[in-house]
Amino acid sequence: MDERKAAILRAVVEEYIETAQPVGSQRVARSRNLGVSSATVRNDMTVLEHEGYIEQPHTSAGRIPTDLGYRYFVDNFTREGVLRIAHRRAVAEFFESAHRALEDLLHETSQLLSRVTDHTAMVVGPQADVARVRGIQLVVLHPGVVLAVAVLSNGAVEKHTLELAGQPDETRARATAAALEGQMIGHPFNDLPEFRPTGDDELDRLGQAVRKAFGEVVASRPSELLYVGGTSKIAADLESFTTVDSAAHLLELLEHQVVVVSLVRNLLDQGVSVSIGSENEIKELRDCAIVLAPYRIEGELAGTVGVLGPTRMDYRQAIGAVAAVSDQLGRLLSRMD
Amino acid sequence: MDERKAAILRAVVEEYIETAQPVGSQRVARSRNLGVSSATVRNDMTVLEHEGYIEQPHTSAGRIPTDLGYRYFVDNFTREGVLRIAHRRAVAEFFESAHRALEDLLHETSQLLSRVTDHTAMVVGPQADVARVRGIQLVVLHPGVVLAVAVLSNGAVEKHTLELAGQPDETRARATAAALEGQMIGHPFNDLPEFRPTGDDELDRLGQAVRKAFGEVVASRPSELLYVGGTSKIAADLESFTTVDSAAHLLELLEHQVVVVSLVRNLLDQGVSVSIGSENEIKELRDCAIVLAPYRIEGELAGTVGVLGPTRMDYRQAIGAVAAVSDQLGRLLSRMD
DNA sequence: CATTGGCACTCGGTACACTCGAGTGCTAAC
DNA sequence: GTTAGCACTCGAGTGTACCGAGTGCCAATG
Repeated sequence: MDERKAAILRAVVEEYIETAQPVGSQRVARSRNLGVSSATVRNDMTVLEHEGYIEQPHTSAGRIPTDLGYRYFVDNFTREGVLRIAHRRAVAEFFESAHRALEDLLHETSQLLSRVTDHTAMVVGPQADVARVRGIQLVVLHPGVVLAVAVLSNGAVEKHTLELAGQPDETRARATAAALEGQMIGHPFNDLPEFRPTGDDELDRLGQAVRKAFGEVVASRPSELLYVGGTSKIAADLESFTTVDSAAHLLELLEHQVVVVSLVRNLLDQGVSVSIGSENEIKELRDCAIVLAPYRIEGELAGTVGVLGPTRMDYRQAIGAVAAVSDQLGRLLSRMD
Repeated sequence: MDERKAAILRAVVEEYIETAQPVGSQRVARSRNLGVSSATVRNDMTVLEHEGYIEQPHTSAGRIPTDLGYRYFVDNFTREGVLRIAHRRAVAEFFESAHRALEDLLHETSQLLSRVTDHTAMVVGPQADVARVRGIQLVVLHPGVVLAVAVLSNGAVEKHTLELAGQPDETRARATAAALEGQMIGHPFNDLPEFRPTGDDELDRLGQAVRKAFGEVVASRPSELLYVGGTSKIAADLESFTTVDSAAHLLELLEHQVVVVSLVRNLLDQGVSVSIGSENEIKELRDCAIVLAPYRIEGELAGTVGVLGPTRMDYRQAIGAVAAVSDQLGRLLSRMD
């Protein structure tokens, strides 16, 4: 790839991102001072088109980037992202004044990221398997109904209601909770040891039931939780989607957490990664680009934050924002942990 | 209001709901057998227009209902809703096999209602003030960081992290929790008594901090939680909105729970209520209709379920679905409570 | 006197012709 | 290799004509 051709490609992408209009050779020749005429630009553009980086929506129109063109742009011209000062400050302030429970924090982080980038944002919570049991409590809600609560090291609380024929009373529940704590505390919640019988039949039955209930919680709940912020931004970007339907399908997709989590999971170990249009396997994302970055808690990969927007998005800003947020979130959670 | 005029109004509303096209006099005269010619229908239509029930989008077009027209239709022709058998069965099955924690249940209920009506659905959770404290636990997560957990009678768990200079140890936390339980158990969570000092200085400080933290939880969190399901349906109904922007604003509105909860709260004591277009004070809802019904737990008003769609929605189906879901949800929660 | 058939009128939607201009590809000259 | 020039393409915008659904009004009707 010629240096001048690269500059032209860059110009096409940047102008198109800014104006949403196909970019012609004149505009490129004038807006950048390449020192060449529009005719030369035209020649290079035909080559770029043959190589698959740009395309014409119609004959006699300007060029727009293809997914491959965006890819080249992202790989070569956005190595480090950018973040407007006002936004950088907003992010810093948010994480300085953050004093919330984990769920609330992640939820609000997704909203922050959405506000800063003007696109939909996603935050995947820390994997539960890092969290260890710190306390267990059994509360008798009604005769025959017991609520089992486990407090985890990351401040999360897991709970499950049990319906039991045996109608255990308050004191027995307390004793069972104590026994469970003795056996479970310090173990990761999603890999609890089996309940070791104590000899007391009724207590053992309750203990085992609770152990089983926790197992069910682990099995039923995806180990990571997804928080999506700023879905309304999809409607605002509507013009960038080919169909109105495609936007509707996208919204639908976001309602089903599972898909998105699986999408986010297979991810490079570090740094910001970008996935553009057809690079996504999921067909609802054909018009979209995703910018993702993992965050680390005390050096360990813990979760992911990301931005979802049209392929025609400001990658520099998005990458900058995602990098900043993932970094700060990791720091904060490391401090809290 | 003439009987025939009412029939014509009804025809206009029903046809318009079905086809989304302005309805002409011929179509009314033919589709219904009123026994009159299109000319007569025309005469009545001009009167209906003067009375404000219908309007012409342009001269020489058919008529479409105004908000007032929908209002008359809802008040007079949809007294009891309707629910397709398949849907009725789906609702029944859902509530029979429901065995989940409260939050999950309400969330899934909103999705159910959205699926059945093909519109966005809202569920407002039971007011927290009914819930009483059943257990309190303090867990030391790290030196200087304590997580206070309160288990409530409705199976909900409230929690708050405390950062304390005093670095209380495990045993002291346990003692404080016991003291708190002694004082708080049985009291409604959002109206806890002040912490009565026990004489032990350090314990009292921790106890008071926890009491204060719980107070903050009550203050910060709206006492009811809102669950919104099927926001993607808004995009599907996009043609019914005047602007694309208006749909975007609507999505944005739904992201801010507070507004919607306040909207849902001031509500008649019982039965399904419908609020149409300009009847809503909130300007984002100018194009929307809302169908709401409260549900009761053991006879007590507890929360609300509702459907949000374009004014051009199938009110009969929506009313039927909302009525069925609110009824069943109330029953289930009464059983669980 | 309510109802109806008839009729002139309105106006959105579609089809068609035309122009304008941005943008292209190609070629010949520098 | 670069550039100026030129013919060509085609989308977008504009003006005209026409069709047809729908209306309002009026005179005729039972």
